[in-house]
Amino acid sequence: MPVYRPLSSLAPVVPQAPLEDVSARIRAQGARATPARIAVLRMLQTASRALSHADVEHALADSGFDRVTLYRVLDWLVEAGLAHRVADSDRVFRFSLAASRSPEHARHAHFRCDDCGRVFCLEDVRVSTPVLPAGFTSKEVQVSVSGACAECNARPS
Amino acid sequence: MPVYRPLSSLAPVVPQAPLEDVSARIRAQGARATPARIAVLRMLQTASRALSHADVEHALADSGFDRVTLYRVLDWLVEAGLAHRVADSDRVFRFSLAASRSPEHARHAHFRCDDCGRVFCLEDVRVSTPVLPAGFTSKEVQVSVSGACAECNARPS
DNA sequence: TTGCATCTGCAACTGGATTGCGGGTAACGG
DNA sequence: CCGTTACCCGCAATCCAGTTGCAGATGCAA
Repeated sequence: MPVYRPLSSLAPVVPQAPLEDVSARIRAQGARATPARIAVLRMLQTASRALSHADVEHALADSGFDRVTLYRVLDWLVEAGLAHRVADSDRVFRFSLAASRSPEHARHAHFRCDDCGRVFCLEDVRVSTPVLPAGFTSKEVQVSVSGACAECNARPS
Repeated sequence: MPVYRPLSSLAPVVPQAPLEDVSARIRAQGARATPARIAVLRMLQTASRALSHADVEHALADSGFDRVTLYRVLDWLVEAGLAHRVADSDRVFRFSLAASRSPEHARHAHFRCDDCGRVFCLEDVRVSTPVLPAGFTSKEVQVSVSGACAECNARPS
């Protein structure tokens, strides 16, 4: 079981979707546009990689949201279909924004760096559903690639 | 977060590889052929699906192996290249026998039933490595399909 | 048979995630 | 603009798969 280097801090979130749009999107799900939901959703929108609860908690530490609140917001996002959740190989859930209009059968691909532990979303990946045994029906196909990211490959160590 | 029906008990393990073969395979890795390793390896050899630690613990309850011993045996199997470990979407590790002579880049596919929570190994799946960003290198590609298994599709409920 | 490196059992611990509940607040109707 | 209320949040306790430290047992090679 490898021990990962600490995650590099997230880049400061500079350009964000207008607050009204985010709030409206939340209300469109029949839910309240609370500060926690708005903050987490905006963060996911600008993230270039799948974020763990710890990532979110750390990045929003100044906002004073409770740990549990963030768990619930992330759960809600998944339930509302706004985000995907994948259990990473380190037994940690990671969250990434769902495609705005995802097809019925969601396809998703992630890359995990064995060295730094970061998880990147792979866009543009065509995944074909494998042939299943008789009677089996598929709902979702997830592809996860592990290896070394560019940054870690470049690092001398 | 779905709640899964209890796992149906594993079918009684009837036909097994000869004990000598299993022991020899363990010693071939430069390790001791202990009762726990033999029992777990035989169990994986006859399993038609990926097993969790709980599955193994339950099935071998009569043998009196310690919980921790089973964890360590499973870890050792993975380290020795005799088994694969995947973190399931319920944050539980599942183990399946590795192909006898796996290529350098291991490819593996699993099917997870959203209803009963069981995980099946999909053989005969050709997985192509997705195109990665510049500088990224891949080591392993995992494909996991979720949906409903034949048994749960057949069940009226 | 013996030496000893390796393996096991026990108990305590870790950390991500979940739950229960009392108090707070967003959003609707007026 | 204000009251009502269903939904949401903070807090603290809890859960549970997995891990660690250590003393004692054991496979196995000499």
